[in-house]
Amino acid sequence: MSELPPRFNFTEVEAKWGKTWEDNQIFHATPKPGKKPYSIVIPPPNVTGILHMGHALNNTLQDIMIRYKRMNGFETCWMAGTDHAGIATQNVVEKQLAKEGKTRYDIGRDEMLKRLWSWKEQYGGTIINQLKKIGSSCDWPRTRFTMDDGYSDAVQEVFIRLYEKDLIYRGKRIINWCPRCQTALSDEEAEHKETQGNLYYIKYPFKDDLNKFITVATTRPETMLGDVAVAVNPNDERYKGTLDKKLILPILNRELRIIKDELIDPAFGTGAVKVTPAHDPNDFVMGTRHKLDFINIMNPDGTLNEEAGRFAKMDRFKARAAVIEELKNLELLEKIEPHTHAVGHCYRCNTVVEPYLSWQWFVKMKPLAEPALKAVVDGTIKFHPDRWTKVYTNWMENIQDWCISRQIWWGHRIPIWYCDCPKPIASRTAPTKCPNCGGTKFTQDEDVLDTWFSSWLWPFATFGWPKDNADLKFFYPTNSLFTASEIIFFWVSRMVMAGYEFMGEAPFKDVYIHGTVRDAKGRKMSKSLGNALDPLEIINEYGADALRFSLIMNSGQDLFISKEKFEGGRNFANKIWNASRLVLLNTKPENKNIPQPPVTNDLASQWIVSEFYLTLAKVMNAIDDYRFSEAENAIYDFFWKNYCDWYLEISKNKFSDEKIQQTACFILKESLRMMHPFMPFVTEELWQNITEGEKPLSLENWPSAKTNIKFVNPDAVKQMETLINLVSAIRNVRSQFNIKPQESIECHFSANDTQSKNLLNSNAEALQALVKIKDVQVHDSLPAMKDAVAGVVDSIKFIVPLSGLVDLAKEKEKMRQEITLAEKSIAGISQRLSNEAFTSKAPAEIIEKEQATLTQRQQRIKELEEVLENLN
RNA sequence: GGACCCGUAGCUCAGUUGGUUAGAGCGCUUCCUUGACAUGGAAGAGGUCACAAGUUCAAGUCUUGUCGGGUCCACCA
Repeated sequence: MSELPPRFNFTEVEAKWGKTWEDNQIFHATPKPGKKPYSIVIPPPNVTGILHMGHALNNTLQDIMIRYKRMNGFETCWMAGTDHAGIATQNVVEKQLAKEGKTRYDIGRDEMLKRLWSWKEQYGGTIINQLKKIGSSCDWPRTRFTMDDGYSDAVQEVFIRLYEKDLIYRGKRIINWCPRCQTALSDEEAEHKETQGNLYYIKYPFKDDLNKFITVATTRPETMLGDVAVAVNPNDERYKGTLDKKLILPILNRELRIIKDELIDPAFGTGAVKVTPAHDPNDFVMGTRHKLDFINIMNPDGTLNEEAGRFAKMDRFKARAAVIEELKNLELLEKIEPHTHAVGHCYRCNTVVEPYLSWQWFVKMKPLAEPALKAVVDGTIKFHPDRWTKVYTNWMENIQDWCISRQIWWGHRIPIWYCDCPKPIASRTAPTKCPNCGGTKFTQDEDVLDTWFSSWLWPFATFGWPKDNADLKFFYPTNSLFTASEIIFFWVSRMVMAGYEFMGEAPFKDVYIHGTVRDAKGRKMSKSLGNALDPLEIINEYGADALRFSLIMNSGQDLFISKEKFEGGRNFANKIWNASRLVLLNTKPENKNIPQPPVTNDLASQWIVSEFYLTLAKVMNAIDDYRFSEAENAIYDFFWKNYCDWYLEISKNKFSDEKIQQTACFILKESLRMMHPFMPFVTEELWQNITEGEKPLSLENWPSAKTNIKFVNPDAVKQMETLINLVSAIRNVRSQFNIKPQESIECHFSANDTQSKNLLNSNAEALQALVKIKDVQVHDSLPAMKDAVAGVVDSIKFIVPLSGLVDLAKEKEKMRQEITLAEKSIAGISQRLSNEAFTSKAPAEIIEKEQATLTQRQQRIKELEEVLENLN
């Protein structure tokens, strides 16, 4: 019946199945009593996101797992959704506004929010649609957004609960400030990058003697305008006796104290440090400790304010140059040294962040971290690969309070209300009357919450928490989390904390951390570098199955990807397609859907069935252990090498045998099941062609390794191996002597044992077909020949007469070389076996193995020598 | 300054608890368009497992050090 074209038309097939699966909602999961749940939450991509290779890899991995579990009978829920990405989204819409020459302040908060929502409605589905293209079998009807009504309730609830537990507080502290986004950032959101800067040495004159100085070193000279002191280490001899003196701050001529503080490292710079309590975290600590003034010299946009005197309104970097210029004029700049140091950059816009003193909201993390740390230490939650455990625990052990307030508008507004009294009110709705002062006029806090303050609730808020409901009960906790190492701190660790705090248990059991996708040169793929491969382009050119397959095939630690790598996946998909064509063309309808492998004497059939189940077991072990590329390799080898190159090659001439039809089709179908999680589209299409559409393969069962292990026939595996080696050996002869493929050759065999003889006789047809020999002549001993090449495979000898072609001496020499090699090996083994230390210490099975090898080698030499005698 | 990872064939990587003569894909060489597939088939070349020392009967695999590459964390101004 099959009219399959010779090329797998992935574009058509993917469109068809993508739509069919979705229209029928076949991946939608609901609580089902008696069924085991298996759930995964997607790392919600930014709503502003465009699919990149990292997403493609991340989603492929999750999809393999979820399809595998689905086929294994679990009620699988893969939660999909997007993250409102506060700063990123606001930036996008602000850019639109800028085109109209406006800022968000021009249009006001309400109007800005309207614009943000309409942007979201219009473009927010982009990434979700792209995820569908790669075949992600998410529970799409459940798709969530972190600013959905229900989800927002969860965020508010969490804030209020933590506030009431005193785990959220407001404080005036130094935080990371992005002058471009004009908001506070958490420590994690400030990316430290090695930056080439300078260390400026500035002379601060003594008040009582303006010709004497203390020299301080700084990387940010403009901050001197906010200096209130100079600090030295209490044990630093150089500055003994200066402590009761005063210094004069150059330019502004402010009087400065000299303080001593343990924080100062005498070995760095000059050992004297300018103290700017409002613009440096260390200085802030000292400022508090020594009761210094906190002089803020900067506006939120990074320009200097009136505290900076005549530098006011100047951008911070221009001010830096101007201050240096001025100091030069005053002859107070001692020197400038090049200095590399780590400078914080905004993770959204890459602007250099400023340590900035301001009122912000913080979460006390230590109490939350405790159970989250314990869970990983005691193995309740496992990282794969294991080495990430340490990264996680190290962060947890040194956890700092989390700055959660953002001075932007897109996000969950902080549910805090202020009246006239000092204690604000945390409330789910606008309060009407203050319980303390009786006030009735309230204003809500202007800030919104960090986006991660909503993402950390993802594993349970998506299922409807805080409402108690059946979905949550059934699907929480989820099973595994698949993500990149970059967001271990942002997301993974915080989800664990939230899980314990609000659900009382871990949100997942396994955390699989996959590699970073890099280009062929090892650079991270990024838009700005221009080295990014677009997954959608790859899908168009090679197909989604190819994209998936090649990504997994290439995933070791990090992935080094270039476009050509996807050819491998495409070729494999095409191979599956064409093997199926061959089988379908030759299989009668009644032989297509038999439930188990037929009983047959055909060696190759017994062998391929055995190999299938051995592969299946290997694949399952690998998936269960998150070793996806290993699973895929096993599949690839089995299908291409064993099934196509050997089984189908042997069987294609024997399709008149119904048992061959049945076996070939049976193994094809079982392979399609096994391959489906990896390459869902091509397998689904072929499955439908074979079964004629009873049920989508996506909902079929995965073949059972356990109940089918009985079909593995070790003897057949061994015999087939001999046959394969024999064929290869004879082909080698053909190739060496340049015998044309069309030309049949003469070949004689001999064997001492009946099993080998049987093997030859019963597979004569296969031998003839695979190596083009005239007929299979089996003798008791090999006929002696002059012009011939001979060889031994296991216990089968063969000789190919090749009149006029053979250099006998050379042939003999080759065989002697092999004998020498075997002799060397024997010598090594004998030495080991006669070594008392070895025989007494090595385990019995190793000794047995060595002995077996020894006998095998001896046998081989004997046989090679025998064959050598035939060549004369 | 701390922590982690990597160094195996020309390239990208496997190599599970130490155990024969170390594997795959791509690339390369030679041959082959016989109706599943040239996005294919067959045969082949190519590695003193970065280096050094140590542990062991036995090291690509374990330990230490050196060199080279990468990543993360950290308030040295």
